[in-house]
Amino acid sequence: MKKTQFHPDNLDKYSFFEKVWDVVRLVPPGRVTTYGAIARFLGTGHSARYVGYALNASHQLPDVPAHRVVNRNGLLSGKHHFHGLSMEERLACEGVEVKEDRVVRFKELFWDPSEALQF
DNA sequence: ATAGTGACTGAAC
DNA sequence: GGTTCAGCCACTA
Repeated sequence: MKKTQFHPDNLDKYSFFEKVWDVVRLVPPGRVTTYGAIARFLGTGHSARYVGYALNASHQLPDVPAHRVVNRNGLLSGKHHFHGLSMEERLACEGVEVKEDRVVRFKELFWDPSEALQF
């Protein structure tokens, strides 16, 4: 692995990236979440920007549904970074309707990581 | 070690 | 209501 990023010896858990991926993996199909929600769940709170950056590094990971992560407006801000199947198509495959790069009924489909913990 | 950057967010106008 | 400004943390150069 890398030196700074995946260094179990150095960190309790893995890097911030790993945590982000872990949370994203918890997002159920057909639901979406936001960068801010993930960041808040991780405790950093204001590092929402970096959540997306972490997802950028998760491209090689097939089990990280980065397409379920949108910004707080429900806008597919990171769709430009998807190669191959577009973000909206992946969402549409899960039953999430997307119109004009925006998740329809985003408020209803929104999934908060803390929800998973309560259950 | 300093500076720059990013798939963002909340407050202010 | 939308647009603008500034803060934000972790990583790379």
